[in-house]
Amino acid sequence: MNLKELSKKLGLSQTTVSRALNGYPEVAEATRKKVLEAAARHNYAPNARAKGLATGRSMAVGHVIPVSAQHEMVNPIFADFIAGAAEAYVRHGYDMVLSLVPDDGEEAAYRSLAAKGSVDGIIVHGPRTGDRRIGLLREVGLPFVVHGRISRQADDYDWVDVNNLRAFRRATEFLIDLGHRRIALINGLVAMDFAERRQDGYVAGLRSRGVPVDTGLIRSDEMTESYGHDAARAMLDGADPPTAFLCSSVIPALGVRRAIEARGLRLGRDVSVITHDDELSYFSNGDDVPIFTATRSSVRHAGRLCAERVIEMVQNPGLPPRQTLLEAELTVGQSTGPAPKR
Amino acid sequence: MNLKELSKKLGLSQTTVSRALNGYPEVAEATRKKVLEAAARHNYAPNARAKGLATGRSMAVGHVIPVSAQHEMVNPIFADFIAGAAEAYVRHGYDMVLSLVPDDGEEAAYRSLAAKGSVDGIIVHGPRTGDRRIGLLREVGLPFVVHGRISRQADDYDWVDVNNLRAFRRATEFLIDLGHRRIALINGLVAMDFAERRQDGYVAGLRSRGVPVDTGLIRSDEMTESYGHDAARAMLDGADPPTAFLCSSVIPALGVRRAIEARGLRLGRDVSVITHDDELSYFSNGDDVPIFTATRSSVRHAGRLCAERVIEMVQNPGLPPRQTLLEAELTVGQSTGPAPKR
DNA sequence: CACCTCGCCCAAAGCGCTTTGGATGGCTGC
DNA sequence: GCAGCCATCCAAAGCGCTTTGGGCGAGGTG
Repeated sequence: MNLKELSKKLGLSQTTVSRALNGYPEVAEATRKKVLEAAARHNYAPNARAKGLATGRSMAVGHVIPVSAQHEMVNPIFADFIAGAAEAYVRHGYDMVLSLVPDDGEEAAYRSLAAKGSVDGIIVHGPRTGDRRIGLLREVGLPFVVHGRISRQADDYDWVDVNNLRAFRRATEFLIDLGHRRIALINGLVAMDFAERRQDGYVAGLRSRGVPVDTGLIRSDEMTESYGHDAARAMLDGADPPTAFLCSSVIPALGVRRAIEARGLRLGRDVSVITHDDELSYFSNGDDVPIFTATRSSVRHAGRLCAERVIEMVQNPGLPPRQTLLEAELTVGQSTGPAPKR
Repeated sequence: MNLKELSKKLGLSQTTVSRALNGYPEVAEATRKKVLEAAARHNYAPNARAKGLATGRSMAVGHVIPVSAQHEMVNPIFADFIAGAAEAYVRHGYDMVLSLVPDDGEEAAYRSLAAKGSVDGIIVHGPRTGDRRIGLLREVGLPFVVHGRISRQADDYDWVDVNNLRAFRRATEFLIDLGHRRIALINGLVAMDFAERRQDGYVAGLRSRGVPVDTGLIRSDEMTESYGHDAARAMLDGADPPTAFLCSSVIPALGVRRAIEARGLRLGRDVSVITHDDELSYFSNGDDVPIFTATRSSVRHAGRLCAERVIEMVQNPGLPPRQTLLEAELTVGQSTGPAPKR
């Protein structure tokens, strides 16, 4: 069923039917009603490609997820992010198209995405330090918003980010104020911008309280459970082990906890742990009382914000860039306590 | 840059340029070379909407993920599945469009997907027992393949599934052969088809060795870490606790391990655990020697198979349905051992 | 030399929609 | 009674591509 057939069946012109369906005022209410009814009955829906061709809009936004050839992993965070974004898309009638692009083929991927016109806007995932995508995207001229941001670059593009620096600084200071001096940082991949900011926050926290930075207590890697475990175990086995851990995600935090408990230590008493908590649906941090003390910020909410923003941008071209900085809550759970005396 | 401009610049007709780009034989090689060069130089790519309108193909496949209103979670499994699927898509030049649809709006979602013509085929996720989507999809006439399948329905559609029944039966028998008699099943949501099959396998395993089924040892829920923990703890605290656990995913298995270790029991000696392992990239089950004994089957591989199959179907309409049943490997790790004497 | 074939290229129709630029006719106002 | 005015509706152009149905000249054939 297409417009032509539907309008013939109704004895109306394509123009009128199209206008009736799209809510234009120059069609009588009685006619519109008849049209809508007929459309529903024959479950007619305008062909998206044809509509897009005529309007110059594709009603879709692209999510580009970089996957590196070495460790081609898709972060589970992504599942929750798109869940949030999807809410915004369904509300505005947009589709979501996903491209996983190897990080060596990025330039080509973005250019072709723009040239093919299959999306009206883009959400950029996983910005890395020194990421060159901003310039590229501006050049191709598609509206885009970055989830996260890129340090040491002009801030003249749209992004939605958590205040990673402040969150990790506060968490660090919180631990120091509990008497901890040996605090380990179990961070994400250094190449990721958020990881850099978190480390900066961690260092700033130590500095502000006059605690020396020990680079032996800093780890960076893909944030898996086993990474958390292995890193924590190695440190706990070492000389002068940490009494507290600061983790970049709940997933490695689970591993850290495992390493702690495997040594017969008790979480929150012998060793403290603070983790950043993206409120992943499959890794809820306790129901009433949080298990981990955490810097909390919903990645699903960030997804919703990014999607809404990009839709706003395609609908009103030429909007000045806007940055959204989300503050993480520091919620106290059962995983932190005063540093053990010795 | 569009076809018209490009062809004018080349002094050729649109026809010739189009044919050159699409590899048709009736264009001289010298001409084709010139065209390709010019296209690359001006980074021209044919507009996807226009191309789709002309060819009747959208070069995209849709992934429909049901989210229930109650617990609107997106399973991390999904992240790995699409990573696999994406490989197939990029190889064949297809896009991937995602729709998260609330399970009450499914019918409308599928119908509109088909009517709008925004995808050439569909991959169905998360089939549930008694799922009515098969009939619906057949009615709307889009090629589709199901990741998983639907019990008690004619098997005349395409699916890719793991042999859940056999995997869980083998795992159960393996545990029984180690002397375990009290074996708990930490399953996914009962409504999910895979969960039903796994439970059937578990029951069949018990039956085959003459071990009575104790429904008090069976749990079903969304497969989170805390669910695994809470379920295991409750059982371990009960009278006549299990000596072994069979888990539907690595994530709750982590929770089960935590509950075990929290009680001061040792994994693989005091309590055994077997888990199904989808080989999630963020939850690798050990590097050389697996941590958990597991029934292993890569969900990423399943994603690749589903995507390849659906592409095959859109390219050759009218193919007879094909079912792919993947066998899970039973790999022995450090989490299982003989049942403790008492 | 006339005729065909074949390799190469082109003009134009058509995919299903939106939108511009009228046409038509019933009402209003004087 | 008639010009003017809305309220409704319509025909046709156009979005950027593919594809049908030729056209044209060079080389081969008898």
